[in-house]
Amino acid sequence: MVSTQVRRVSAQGLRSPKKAHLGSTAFNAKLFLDSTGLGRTVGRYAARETIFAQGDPAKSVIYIQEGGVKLSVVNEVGKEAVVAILRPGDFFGEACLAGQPVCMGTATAITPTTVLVIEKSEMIRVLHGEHEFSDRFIAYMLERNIRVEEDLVDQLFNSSEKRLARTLLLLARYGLPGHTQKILPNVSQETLAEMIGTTRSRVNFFMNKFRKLGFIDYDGQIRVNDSLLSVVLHD
Amino acid sequence: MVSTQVRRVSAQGLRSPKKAHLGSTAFNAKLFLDSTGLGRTVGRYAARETIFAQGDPAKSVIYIQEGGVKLSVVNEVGKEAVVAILRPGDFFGEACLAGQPVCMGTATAITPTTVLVIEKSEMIRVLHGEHEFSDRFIAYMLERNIRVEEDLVDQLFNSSEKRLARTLLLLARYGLPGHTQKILPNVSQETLAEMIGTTRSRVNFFMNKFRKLGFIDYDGQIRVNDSLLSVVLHD
DNA sequence: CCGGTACTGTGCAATATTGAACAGTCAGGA
DNA sequence: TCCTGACTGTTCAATATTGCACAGTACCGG
Repeated sequence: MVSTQVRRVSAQGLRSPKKAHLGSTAFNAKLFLDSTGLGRTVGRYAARETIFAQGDPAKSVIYIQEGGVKLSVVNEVGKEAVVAILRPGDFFGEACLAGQPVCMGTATAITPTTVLVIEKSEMIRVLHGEHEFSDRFIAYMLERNIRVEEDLVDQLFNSSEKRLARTLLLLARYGLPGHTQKILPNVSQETLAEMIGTTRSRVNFFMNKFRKLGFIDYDGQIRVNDSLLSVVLHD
Repeated sequence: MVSTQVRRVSAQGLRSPKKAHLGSTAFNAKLFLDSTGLGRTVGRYAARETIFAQGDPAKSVIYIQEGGVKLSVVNEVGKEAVVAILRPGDFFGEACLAGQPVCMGTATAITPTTVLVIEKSEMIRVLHGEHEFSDRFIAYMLERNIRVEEDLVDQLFNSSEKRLARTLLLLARYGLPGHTQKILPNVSQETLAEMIGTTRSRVNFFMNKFRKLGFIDYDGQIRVNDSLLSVVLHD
C-alpha cells in the first residue's frame, strides 16, 4: 500500500493529461476573448523579446495564442530563476486580478509569439458574464497551482540531477509521441539551470552524463528518451 | 531603476496584505457554505491528526474554520516536504476540482482544528450559483498561486539560511504586531527543515546562529525580531 | 573575412550540505 | 515514579555544489 503511494508520488508531474472536472483546459479561450471589443488587443513578439518586465505596472492578463513564453524573476545580484515555460492556451499575468500592483517577474517570448492582451477590467467582466469561461479559468488556475506545487516539492526533495531529468521529461511532453521525442530547441543549458536552481556547469555535467548513458541526445536540439524516467524514479 | 525593482523582489513574500480586486480573501466563506444542506459536513481534528492522507481518493474541498493545517508530501524514502501551513479562511483539497483523482499530499492538523468538508459536486454547485463566492474563490486561488510561486523562486535563488529566515518571518506575520512577534509554537525544527528542504541539523545550526545574533529568541515558543529581515535582504 | 554574441565543454579549489550518530531536555501518561 | 515520544544541541566525515576561469564552436550581420 505504501509502495503504490510511493509510485504515484515519484511520478508526480509526469502523469498523462486527465480530464478536468470543471471542463477541459484545452478549450479555446479565444472564442470568449477575441471578438472585437474594448480592452482586448493582439500582441506579437519576436523570440527573446520582452512582453512585460519585472516591476512594470500589472494591468492585463495575457493569453498565449501561438509561440512560447518564459516567466522568470531576477535576483538582486542578477541571477535569474525561471518559474514557468508557457505555451499556447496558457494565461499569465493573472496575478493582477488579485490586486498585485506590479509584475513580480519578466515574461519573455522564446519563439515568435502571438498573444491576446486582456485588460484587467475586461477580464473581470468576462469572468462575470461568461459562466463557461469562468469555469475554465478556474480549472486552468487549479492546474497551474498543482504544477507549481509539484515543482516546489521537486525542489524540496530532489537532487539537481533528478530535477534536471524531471524538467527535461516535462518539456519533452510537449513534443510529438515516439520513442525519442523532440523538445523545444530554444532551451539552453543556462535556462535549464535557471529552471532547476543550479549552475550551468552542473547542468552541463549532468547533460553529458545522461548522454553517455543514452538517456538523451543533443546537438542544438535536445532529444529525450523515455529511459530518462529511470533517473527520476530511482530510489 | 534597477535598484527599486531589486528591492521589491528581495522582499518578495514579505509585503503587507493588499486588497484583492476580485474581493478581499478575508471574507467569510462560511456564510455561503454552512447553511445546512447536503454535501457539507463539519470535521473536528486534534493536533497531529490526519485529515486526509496521500493517496486517498480526492472528493472534497476543505475549508478551515479554526486551527491550523500542514500540507505535506512524503517521499519514496520517507522524507517529508511541507508544501504549506494553512489557517482559518484557507481552502485545501481543491485540486479535486481539476479532476485530480487522489490526494497528492497529506493534510495534518497542527492544532485542534475545525473544518468544513464540502463535497466536490456541492462545491461546483456553489461556485456556479453564487457569483460572489466564485469571485472570492478565484481570488483565493490566485493568491495561493502567487505564494507558491514565491516559495518556488525562494528555493531557486536562496541558500537554506535565507530560506529559513524568510519562512520564520512569514510565519511570524500571523502573530500579533509588536517588536517581537509570536509564532505558532507548534512548528518544530524538523517541520521547518521540511518546509525549506534541508535537514534538521542545518535548521538547528541556523536557529542558534540567529539567536546568537539576536534576531530570534526561543524556548518552545519562537519569537522573531524584525531585524531578521536583514538576513533575507542582505546580498 | 571579422567581430560579436550566444552557446557548450572542462577543470578546480573553496564551501555548503547531507546523513547519521549520540546525549540531553521536557511533558504527559500509566 | 518511570517510560516514552517528541523535541533540541552538537559532532563529523563523506559528498555535493558553487563560482570561477578559460577554451572551443557556431551563427549572424556588416
